[in-house]
Amino acid sequence: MGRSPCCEKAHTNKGAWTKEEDDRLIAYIRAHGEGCWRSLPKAAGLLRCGKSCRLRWINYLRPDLKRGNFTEEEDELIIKLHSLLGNKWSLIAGRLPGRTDNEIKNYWNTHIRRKLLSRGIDPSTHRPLNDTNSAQINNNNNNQEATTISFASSVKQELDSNNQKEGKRSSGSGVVVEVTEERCPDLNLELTISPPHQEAEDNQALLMKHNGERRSLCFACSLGLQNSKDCSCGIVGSVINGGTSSSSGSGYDFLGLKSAVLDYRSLEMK
DNA sequence: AACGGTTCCAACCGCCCGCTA
DNA sequence: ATAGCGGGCGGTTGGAACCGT
Repeated sequence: MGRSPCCEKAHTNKGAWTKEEDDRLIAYIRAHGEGCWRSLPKAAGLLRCGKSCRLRWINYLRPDLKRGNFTEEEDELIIKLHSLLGNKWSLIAGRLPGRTDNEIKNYWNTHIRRKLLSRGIDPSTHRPLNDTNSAQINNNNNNQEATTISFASSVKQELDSNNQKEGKRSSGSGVVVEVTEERCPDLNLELTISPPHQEAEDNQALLMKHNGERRSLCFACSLGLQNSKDCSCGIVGSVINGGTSSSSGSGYDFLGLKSAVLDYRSLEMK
């Protein structure tokens, strides 16, 4: 079908934003909130395309943005999430508070790609550059990974089932769960279910129930990497894997799969 | 200081998807 | 069922900043 242009190109500014334009955009959004980007430029007195305003706000002006260098932990998380999700930058950004999809995309292309190449890893497949035995390598996974893979398969079946019921496509913006089975077995699949703050609250409640006291989660656990080597608190994984919520058999209700329809779109935080 | 090559990232572009009439 | 619209996404680009000679 034909499409009208998103804005009147002839009368819009392009290129770098001026301080005055930034101020106008910030003032307008503070007063009226986000949304209706097409009409925003006119209402705010900006000679900009609505899309351009949205990008400027989301990628640069938003007050909750975290500026500055990426930490080593963020690096590793991005690599793990990329191995799971591929170039779904918005989904990856959803797991990194204060980071934007554009920022992560740029960082990936400029730093992490090179970092992985220097490690001898193909950035697109996350496998060794000269790897010809990945299947064999996968067969050597430990028991924990096997459990996770089994669980991932369960999730995938559930998703497929739901998608079939609803007549939905299994690709497109949806997360491809089977990738997890092969590439990133230690990444908590809960990341596909709920927003981070909710997850953190749930984990905290779980800890309090288990220990009878309030304890803080380490950075890795707060990001859903309970099985990661980066986990410094070392308690959530033990609770989840050995306690109230087994990841095998019928015990994966901690993800809400028994009681709720899984919704890929809940990944999208923005 | 001047120059050329490289890196980095803000911004743009075109396409896709969901919603609505 | 279909067309149109608005919003969002991933890929790409242009130019500023940086670096080495």
